[in-house]
Amino acid sequence: MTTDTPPSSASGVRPSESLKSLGIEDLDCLEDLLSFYVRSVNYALSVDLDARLESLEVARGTGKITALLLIDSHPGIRPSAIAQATLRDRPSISRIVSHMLKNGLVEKVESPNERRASGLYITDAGHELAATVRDIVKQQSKDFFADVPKEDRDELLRITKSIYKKIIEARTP
Amino acid sequence: MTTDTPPSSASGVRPSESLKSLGIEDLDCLEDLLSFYVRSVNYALSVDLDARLESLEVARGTGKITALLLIDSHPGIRPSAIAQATLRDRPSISRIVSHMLKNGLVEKVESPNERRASGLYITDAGHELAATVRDIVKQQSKDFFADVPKEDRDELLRITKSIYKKIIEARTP
DNA sequence: AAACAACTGTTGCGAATCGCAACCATTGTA
DNA sequence: TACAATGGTTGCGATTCGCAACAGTTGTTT
Repeated sequence: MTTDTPPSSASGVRPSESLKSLGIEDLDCLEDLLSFYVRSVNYALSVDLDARLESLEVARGTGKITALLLIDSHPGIRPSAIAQATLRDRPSISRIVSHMLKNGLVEKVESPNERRASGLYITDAGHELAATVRDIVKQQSKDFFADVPKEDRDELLRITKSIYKKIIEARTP
Repeated sequence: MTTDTPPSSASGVRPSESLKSLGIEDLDCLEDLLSFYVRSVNYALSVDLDARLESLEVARGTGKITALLLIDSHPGIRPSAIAQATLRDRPSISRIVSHMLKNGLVEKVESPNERRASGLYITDAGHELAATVRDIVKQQSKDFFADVPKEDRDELLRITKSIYKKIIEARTP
């Protein structure tokens, strides 16, 4: 199962020097594990992003940023729409929105037509924060992927976006 | 900020019909948010994978699967090496390994040379589980990305793997 | 030899996330 | 009027994760 010849793995790809120093000669056992790499990159990306947003009231949240930006660019959007866009359930978004309401980032307005639903609107403070977050995120993308060729970055964006849209479509019959 | 012409967005890509039905005409506000798409894909991927592993003692864990496969293919590997490969800290792996020990999936052997470190070895049950997990993961990759062109899948694997290796190298100076 | 730093693994603690189930209010329909 | 469907909220439980702290081991420095 394990290649016993350290210098070069069976796949012909030089194993990372750092991993070798860990006693891990190759990652052949994970070679097919696309999910492993996606998860790892996602993890590192999230940690890095959280660090940059640390004191900004939207840190540590996968959904908080998306909610903020969506409300900012889609005045009157409803919580359930955000839930579907972020692939989360309504309670999760409800808590995020509550948090934002408490911090004065958004406002909730119920329309006379649909009194069960609530339209969300950004406040000045929220709009300002959204702009800041947008800048940080763009900068992070630049920094984090600094060593990744631009074509690869574009490819990654294109592919993940297309997968995301497929997921959304599969979820809304 | 928001394009008001539904049929086609400024980017030339048709907005998803499903998102439109949510009142989200476009995702321009997220266009640069590579992290958003990576996170979303990661999330959907993890949920789907967890569902397939539900009753297999390695479910719900990002690190469990990797730990199992690494121990299976690298006899004698140490917990700290797994920690570095999975980008997690030692306590996290310690708990995962404890869980595996309790379930008889691995064994811990301390070498006479390095009595502070512990070498991990797979058991028969663990080896069997590893084989099962490998099959499931491969199948999942096939199913989950069924609608994604093969070139894109290969590209995604290549790019995320290269990013992963860069991260590892940056972490071990 | 003794003191010290570096490393490994473990446990405690606390924070945060997330999904499911259940609940109330509203809307539209039978 | 009764009933299903939808939207939002709260409670509960399970899980994950990181940091701090600790004990044991190894090697180096003094």
